[in-house]
Amino acid sequence: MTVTIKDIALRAKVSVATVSRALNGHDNVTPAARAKVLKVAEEMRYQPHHAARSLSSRRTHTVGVVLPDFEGEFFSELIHGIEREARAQRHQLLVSSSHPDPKAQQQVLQAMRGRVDGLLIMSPQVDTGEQLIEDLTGLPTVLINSHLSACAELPAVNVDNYTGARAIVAHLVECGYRRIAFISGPEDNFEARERQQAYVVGMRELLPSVTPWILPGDFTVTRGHEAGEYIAGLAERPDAVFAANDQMALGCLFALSRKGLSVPDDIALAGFDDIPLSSCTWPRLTTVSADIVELGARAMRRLLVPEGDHIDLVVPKLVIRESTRNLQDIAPHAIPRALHQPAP
Amino acid sequence: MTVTIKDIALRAKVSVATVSRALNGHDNVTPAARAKVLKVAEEMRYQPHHAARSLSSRRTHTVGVVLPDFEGEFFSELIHGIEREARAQRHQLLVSSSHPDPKAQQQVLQAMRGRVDGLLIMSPQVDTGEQLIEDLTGLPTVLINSHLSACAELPAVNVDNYTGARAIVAHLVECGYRRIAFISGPEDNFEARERQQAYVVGMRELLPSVTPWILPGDFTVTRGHEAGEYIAGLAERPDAVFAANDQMALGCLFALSRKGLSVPDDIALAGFDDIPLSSCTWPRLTTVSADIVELGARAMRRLLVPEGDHIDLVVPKLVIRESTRNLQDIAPHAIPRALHQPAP
DNA sequence: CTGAAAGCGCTTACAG
DNA sequence: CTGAAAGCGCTTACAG
Repeated sequence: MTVTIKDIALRAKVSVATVSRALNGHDNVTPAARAKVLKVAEEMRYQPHHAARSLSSRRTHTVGVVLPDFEGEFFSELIHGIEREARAQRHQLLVSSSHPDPKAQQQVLQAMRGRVDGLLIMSPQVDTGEQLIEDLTGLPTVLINSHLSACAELPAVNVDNYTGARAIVAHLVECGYRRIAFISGPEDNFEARERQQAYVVGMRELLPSVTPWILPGDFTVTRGHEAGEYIAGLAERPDAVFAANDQMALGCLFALSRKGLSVPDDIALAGFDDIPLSSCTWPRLTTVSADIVELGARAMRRLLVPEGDHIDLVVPKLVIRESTRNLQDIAPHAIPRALHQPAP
Repeated sequence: MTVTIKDIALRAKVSVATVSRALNGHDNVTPAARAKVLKVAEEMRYQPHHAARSLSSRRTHTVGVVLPDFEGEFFSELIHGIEREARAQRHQLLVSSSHPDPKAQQQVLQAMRGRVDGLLIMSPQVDTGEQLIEDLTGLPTVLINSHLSACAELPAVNVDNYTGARAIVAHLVECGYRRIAFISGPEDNFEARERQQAYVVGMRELLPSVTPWILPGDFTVTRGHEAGEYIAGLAERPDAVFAANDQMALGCLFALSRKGLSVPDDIALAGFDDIPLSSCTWPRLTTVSADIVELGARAMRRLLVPEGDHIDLVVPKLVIRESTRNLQDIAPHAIPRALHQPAP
């Protein structure tokens, strides 16, 4: 029923070796033989069987992608970049979300053996280090935004969270904000920690008299929304909020708007990641941009054409938009909001 | 270097057949032999080679997923549901985005042969019918939200776009809106067409005196934003806008807010899909919800435990939130916005 | 319950 | 340039 190279060989009156060579574009085949084989293959609607091919050639043309999650625009963007590059290089993608449980993670990686030529792993959990590396079994691997303490010998592509977050803090301070609060990411997330540390250190250095103010978060819109509601209800609110990622910043923005607070007039807001939505909201979100699509594509490229085991540190750039503003500027919208409102 | 069942057989002093059987949990192995094999496998850190396994067993435990795109929350949700179910059934996912070009699509499907046990395909393009089915080569397939004219014999899971969109129109009319505009999806998208048709027919039936009013769109936030800007600049604006999906509705919402228009006081807004963000914005978006995660999971289940070739029509349910309101209600926010503003 | 052997569909030295 | 043959790592009737 399914046609194999043997069937083609029979019909084209050549050996399977010749069929294989012709199909794979090797040059040690006469044009006539090649043409014949190609014609027959076409006629018989031949389709190569990849499991067989990879068993004998030891190549799968497939890359395993292990992400912590598929939710949120960050991952859409990342997969998009990875996929684009994979397609360009004629590779396929075997994807998996990596459950936090180390044992589950091991299973995921194990299940990829013999199916992939290499691995792209994003594992920002703090404690995955040694465990992870144990399971890698010699497959070429590129880490993305992963906790590296124990994996320093693997090539990696990382966003420079520290520098990025620091830039946000500096920007807020330069604008004249003082009571700057931070909505944190998940506790066990390495990127969240880096961003938080940059916030704390930045505050200490740039505003030594102000105590850092950290609200718990978890990178989700919902949690950002909760934080925003909390902030709105405060008697003494922060004058600026830095959310550890854009998703939370957006949630926070919506909550503040809901409570009648204006961004940036009543409170400034900044995020991290520059997901596509952030440039469409009202107001547009000030954030830090690392080009997530390109990040994924770059990791894929490094996997396919290895260039050593160094860490690519991508420094994200500050994108100043409408959710923050310079308090020095005398502009119409700088007039306190109350003045716009009718007397009771 | 890489350890095979042969190595285990040698060390455990049994045949490869016994190793295979023990490892696969067949019951025709003595407990002693099984224990021995398992122990040795553990010691040698054996990991099965899946290409070999699937070549001989004719099963891959992998499902191919072909989506038109990875962008936007809709696809995050869908993949999430598919992945959850795949994991539960111990299957892997080979994903691909399907370029609109039929030839590229053929390549994608071809590349999956011999690597997957079945296919999950979402192909809402209008013209993919026959071409698609030609390439399927007998692999079990479940279609998701796909144009079915030529593929009626394949099992499918579809959102009932018509009923859903119709519910939105009815809701807007019941609220008392009359000048209801529609932001359409991509022209060649089958789902977009169904929603648009429901809008047109709904308008004709429920508001025969009002001419349908269609603004071009493409399902992206950006395009929704453009539509919103356009609407805001109109001398005679619609009193309600129905966007063919939530992404555009959100873009439109942000554009309207930017122009100082209030939703729903100045203009009502509704979408389609109920992506997670829609319940967080200010105002929260009235939309129609089909539980996208469950949609993906259901398609996966149907692939793994076939139940005929019928079409599962998922009727989405109306979710009334804050972006629409009943014009009859005398509520504080029903007072025209101008009254809230200070005299010039 | 166990093993020897064939076979899954392909690739690739090896001879010619 | 071409073909016969071995082999990739596994599964599975078939005998015993």
